[in-house]
Amino acid sequence: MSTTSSSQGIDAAPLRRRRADAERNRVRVLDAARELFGQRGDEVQMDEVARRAGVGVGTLYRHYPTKEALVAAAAEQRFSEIQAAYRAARADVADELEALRLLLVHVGEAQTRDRGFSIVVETTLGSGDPPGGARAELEAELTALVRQGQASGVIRPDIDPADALAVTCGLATAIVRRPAREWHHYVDIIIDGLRTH
Amino acid sequence: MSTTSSSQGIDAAPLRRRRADAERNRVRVLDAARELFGQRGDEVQMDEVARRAGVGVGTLYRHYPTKEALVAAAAEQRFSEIQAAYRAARADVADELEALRLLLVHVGEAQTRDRGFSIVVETTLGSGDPPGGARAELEAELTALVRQGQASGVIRPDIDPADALAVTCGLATAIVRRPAREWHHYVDIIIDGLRTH
DNA sequence: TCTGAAAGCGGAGTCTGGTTCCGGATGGTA
DNA sequence: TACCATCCGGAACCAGACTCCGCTTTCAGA
Repeated sequence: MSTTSSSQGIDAAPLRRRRADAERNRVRVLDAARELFGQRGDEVQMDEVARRAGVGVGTLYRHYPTKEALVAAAAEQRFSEIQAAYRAARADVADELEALRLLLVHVGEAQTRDRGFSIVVETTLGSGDPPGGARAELEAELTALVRQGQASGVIRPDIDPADALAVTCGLATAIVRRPAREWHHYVDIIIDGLRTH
Repeated sequence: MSTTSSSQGIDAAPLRRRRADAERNRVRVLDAARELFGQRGDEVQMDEVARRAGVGVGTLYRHYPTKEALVAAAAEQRFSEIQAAYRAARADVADELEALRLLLVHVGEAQTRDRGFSIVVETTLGSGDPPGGARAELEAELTALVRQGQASGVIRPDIDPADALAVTCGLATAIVRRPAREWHHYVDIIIDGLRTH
């Protein structure tokens, strides 16, 4: 888990190469943001991130236009991690519904570990995000899974893949709101609710 | 639906009777809050509520210590309305699971109608609220329903009533995040997920 | 009815935290 | 080495929740 954060994904076309010090700072900021937002979520202030990264607030804002954008960028990595873990385990799984469970469990685990990630899932999953990022990829994966599951008959036909996405946002809220509970139960409820009977 | 808001429920023991003008202002504030938070949720500012109520901000804060408290107080009424509607219809329903569906549908409807109510459900349902209010009563109702449903065998035994509460918070998020979608599907998914198979 | 003081009021001012701005420093190229 | 576009730091700005206090109103009791 190197902190490369190369100019892929979220970043638009880097028409002009960034100066070396700017790139160095961007990575520092992102690392600080990952650590702090991951631990304490939205309560962390921008000044603190800047201090931890060893830069001024201005530098934060040059790279990320708003706090929300920084939180999102810090969480982006989790989406790739989830996708990787999911792909590695998918072959061992019986059908699309179990694959979906696997995906939700990975999402849930990331949520208990990373509070910034929780915020992103809870507030922005599925709401017109830019294509190309790991987040959009994961959403596409989930959508495809629901469609395939419906085609093969294990997932109820009367829902839209977007419904599954919305329910995943809901899962996020449930986990965040009541972290002490056995959140695997929430996943069980959702998966059984999506099953054809 | 008069705006009585008598000194029941949330208010602690009113040791000393409130002055008449104070009570009048409290009701005005609550009415303004209901209207504005209901329409536009959290984006409404305290100054605007005060203006609409025809009082100063200081008066708002004398009656409700924080914005959050005012939003919650404004939403409280919805909980009683839901409870009333639910009780009126409950007799016509087959079993505890269908009763639960009824409850969730009422909650969902209130959410599409009242953005302040959504916020309250989403953020604070089940998180150690003070007993005595309509909200706590509704939670108790839901808890009892799950227990009874488990006893009679229609609701899966491996969950805790608090899980149902958490999932209801999740429902709130799903509805708020994607209001355009047919949110009855979310309820279907949850209800089928809670069923014994 | 009158009166004193407790209760309540308004809204300017405080405080917090996100965001902007700009004078000075730096990296990279000619 | 010099030039300048790019970048930097952090003080200043601003929005919006919340506080404070001098003035006003209510309402027992006389």
